[in-house]
Amino acid sequence: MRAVPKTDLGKNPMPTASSARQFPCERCPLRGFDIFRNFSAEEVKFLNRFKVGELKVEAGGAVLNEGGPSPHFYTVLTGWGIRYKMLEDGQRQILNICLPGDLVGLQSAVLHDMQHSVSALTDMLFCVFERRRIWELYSKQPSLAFDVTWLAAREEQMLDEHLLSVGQRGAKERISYFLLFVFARARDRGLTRGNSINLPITQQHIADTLGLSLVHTNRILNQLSRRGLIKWENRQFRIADRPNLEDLAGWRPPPDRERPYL
Amino acid sequence: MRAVPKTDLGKNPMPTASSARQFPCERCPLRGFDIFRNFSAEEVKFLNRFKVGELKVEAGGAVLNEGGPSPHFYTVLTGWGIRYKMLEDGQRQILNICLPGDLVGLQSAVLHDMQHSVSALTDMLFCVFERRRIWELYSKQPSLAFDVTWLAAREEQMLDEHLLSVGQRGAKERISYFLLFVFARARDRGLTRGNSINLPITQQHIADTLGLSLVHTNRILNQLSRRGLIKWENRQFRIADRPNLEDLAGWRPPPDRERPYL
DNA sequence: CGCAGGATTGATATCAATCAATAACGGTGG
DNA sequence: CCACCGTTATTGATTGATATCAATCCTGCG
Repeated sequence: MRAVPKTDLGKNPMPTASSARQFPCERCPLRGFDIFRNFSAEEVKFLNRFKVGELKVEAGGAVLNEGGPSPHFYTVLTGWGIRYKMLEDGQRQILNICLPGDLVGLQSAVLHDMQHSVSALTDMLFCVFERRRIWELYSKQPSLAFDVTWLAAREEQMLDEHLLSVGQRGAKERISYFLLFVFARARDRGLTRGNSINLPITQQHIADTLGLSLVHTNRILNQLSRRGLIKWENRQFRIADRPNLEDLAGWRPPPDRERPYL
Repeated sequence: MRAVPKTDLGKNPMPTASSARQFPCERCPLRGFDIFRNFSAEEVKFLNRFKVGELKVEAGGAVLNEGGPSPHFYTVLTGWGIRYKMLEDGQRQILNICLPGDLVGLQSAVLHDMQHSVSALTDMLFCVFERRRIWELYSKQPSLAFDVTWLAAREEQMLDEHLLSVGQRGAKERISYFLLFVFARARDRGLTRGNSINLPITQQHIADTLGLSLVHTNRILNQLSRRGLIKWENRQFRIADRPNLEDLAGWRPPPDRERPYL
């Protein structure tokens, strides 16, 4: 029954889809990273019409709220976010970290109700789509429809891995695993320099992701530091001894090939 | 480093898609349950060609194995199964229970590699599809493509809930929640009688699903029995005091409307 | 300067894992 | 028919990991 810091509770009750469009799809900020697949001219043309705007959310703001339906769903263009669920007593389970290229709010588009929330860790920019038009995508652009399924399947795969971690691994293993996981995802998106990264998450976030208490998380992190496996101060995180960290985590490099996005 | 019983380790290294077709799609055993949506004649016609056969797996047999790709994916027609991942040291995390209507092996169809295994708790019958033909479905039957996404999103939703449970709830709450969850899913498929059900799972399965030890699971179950919330002997399980069990579990009735299947 | 959010540390409590043994049951082979 | 064995369930004793409680400290910032 521990309190979640205010900065993590959404400031925006329900964001309004803004409006100004900085990025036509041809100049999507996601283009140009190796991991993201290229689109055909036709696909880009479709997406340009399918996209209804951009949404900016400031750090700490709410993007989607558990409970209701949402008229929109989004692709993350820039920034970091979290996807989470709350328990009545205030416990929070973070389900995943949201990074550029991730599709959020698909549940609302397909199943009608959001069963989780999304909020921003840093300032974020989203590409906005309309839920009620998702059928257009399925009927007119099967290749993109396939991509949506791909993204859903990949999210499921991450959750599987995550559940394995929380259910079966000890605290050291869980934490090492999670750090490597986040790092790998960030690296794919060009957010790292060598083995270093600017991590916009707190120990509380790690605790809430892994089902550990803040205090215990802190102790384990210090232990990893003292053992020379990682270094983390302020927001600067570094993998100091990758082989041993990977070994401790039981890390299996993800089979991540090229991936789609919307 | 506790051993998983042999009966749960697949006997069939890799099943061969049989063959004889008991059920043309018009007489699919899934039809007729309220929760499953009806298909148009056109959809049924397509599915009849898309389906390449049926697969029978006996209790304890393997359906899909972690690691490789699989040439097929399946819809569960009858029986109970589990979807799980193993750790090197033999720990097993059960990710979900598979019941009629569930689509399994989608990951292999979409992402090329299975990152989890599926095995049968009871004798099972599957409807078999071919991975390499999945594009046909997307290009020719957008409504079914949408259904596939629906199923993936729903699976993700269950995993979210599950992760919340394992990460944040205590053992009593987890177990009560899981029992209610399984019961609700089974009821939708006509597998219950009132508050009773023939449960083909062992305490070990519950333990492996919820990240608890077998011994502890046993104690909690007995505690729930002694408090008069449940009754479970042999395979017969009964919810004896639903209000209090739901209360303990923090149960929120699932928003389950009509759902698709393939 | 003073404050809030975040990190850290020590002491203690508790939940759940582990170790160890036994029991009930069904199947199997001699 | 009985002895044996594996699976599942059960119980007691003990250990261990992690949570909780309570301070303190640090740092960036208004």
